[in-house]
Amino acid sequence: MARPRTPLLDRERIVRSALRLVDEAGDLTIPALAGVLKVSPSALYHHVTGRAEIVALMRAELVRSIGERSLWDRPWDEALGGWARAYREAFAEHPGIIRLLATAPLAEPFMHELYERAVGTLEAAGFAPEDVMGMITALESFILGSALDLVAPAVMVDAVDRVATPRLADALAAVPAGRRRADQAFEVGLAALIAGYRTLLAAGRGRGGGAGDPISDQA
Amino acid sequence: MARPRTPLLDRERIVRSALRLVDEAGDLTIPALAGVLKVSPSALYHHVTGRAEIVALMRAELVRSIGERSLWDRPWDEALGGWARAYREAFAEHPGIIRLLATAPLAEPFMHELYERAVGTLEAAGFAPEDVMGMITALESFILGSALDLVAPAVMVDAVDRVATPRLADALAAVPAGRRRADQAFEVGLAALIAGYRTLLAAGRGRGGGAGDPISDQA
DNA sequence: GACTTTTATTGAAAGCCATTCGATTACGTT
DNA sequence: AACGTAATCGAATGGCTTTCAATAAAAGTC
Repeated sequence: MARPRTPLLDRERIVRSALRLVDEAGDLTIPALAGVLKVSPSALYHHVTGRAEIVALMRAELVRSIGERSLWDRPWDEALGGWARAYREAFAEHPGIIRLLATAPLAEPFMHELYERAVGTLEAAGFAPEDVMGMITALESFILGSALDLVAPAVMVDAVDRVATPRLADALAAVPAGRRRADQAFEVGLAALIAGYRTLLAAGRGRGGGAGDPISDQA
Repeated sequence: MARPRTPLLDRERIVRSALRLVDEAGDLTIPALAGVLKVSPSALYHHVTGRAEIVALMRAELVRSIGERSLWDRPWDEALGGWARAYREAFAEHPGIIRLLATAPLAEPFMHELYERAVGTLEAAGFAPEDVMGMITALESFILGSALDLVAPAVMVDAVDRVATPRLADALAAVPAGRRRADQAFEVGLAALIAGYRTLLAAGRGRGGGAGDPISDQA
């Protein structure tokens, strides 16, 4: 009942079980995780500093899997779109994690390698250096928001008052059900964002980039 | 010490204090809230069913303030952009609330009136009815993600390895500090999204809308 | 191979949280 | 004036994270 002949825990087993737990229970608690691992809660603290670190490890695993699926040696718009889809897909595979990460106070060195590649791709494509971080951040905000949307309960069509909000009721009738609803919204937004970036690129090229706001200038 | 001569609590006072507490402490706990209101924690349960409802009330207050600042009788792109800014601005004024809402399991009738106006504006502008909910959802995802970005600690320039990720290091050097960083990313993304929607509109008009993917078709 | 140090576990306990409930007392109505 | 109702409190429950001393096995040392 004290030290086992062969260790029951290590960081990898902890993260794996934590991911599975979050997927199934939609929540991460130390007692539940310990239960899955057939271990007493306090045993975990020998391998991890606490719950926060477990969350951080899960994020690292997520980032790894995003990196694995992203391909950067292709036109910037395809590369960026592929990255965004891989990013969101990784979230979609572990829906429970989204809330966990959205609220975790995110301790540093995080997606640096992925940022590096994104920056390289965008600068090579001709975007103004002072724009690229903003573009990446904006895309990432969209992805994170879309991931949250993925786990948000859809607006129920029949919860909408046909009298007070008739146009909304109509618009909702045209919306697909379930997962496809969120997928469609994501694709619409992603296409729009990238189209907007394309506009930015075209405008920037003609004048050496930087000054003004090429996107709204085209209005 | 039992029933006071004049009531100490009501829903409004509770929400107001909760908002202030979240702004200052960045967190909402019943003991802390009770402390601010100089009341015992259990007293709150006479006016509210629990913490979840307090969060819901805070959200309602937020939605109210967004509606107050949005103007829809103007060109669709201005209206949508104004709405997005008002939305994010409301979050920015109560930064602590963002995490609370991002994770709250969102019980129904929510932004219906605002959706109604957005749908009306977009359909009047000529967007295909089957697209508008996706557009609104995508924009909202972007806004929510940007709100989270607002409270995310910035990537520290000096935490970046100049050797491993040189382009990232350069790109970060061009990024403004503090709040302006998030603001700039938000404006970049918002402008791009709306420009993308504009493209969608132009393409849809020419062919009666619906089929294909006008945004990527222009590539 | 015996002895010591290190390592992986347990169980109990502290401290925080949200929530419930019975007791207390004031208010409002009849 | 009496009764039912309303607003508060205090104590208690059960959940969570985290800490720590005790234990026993493994690993290292001579």
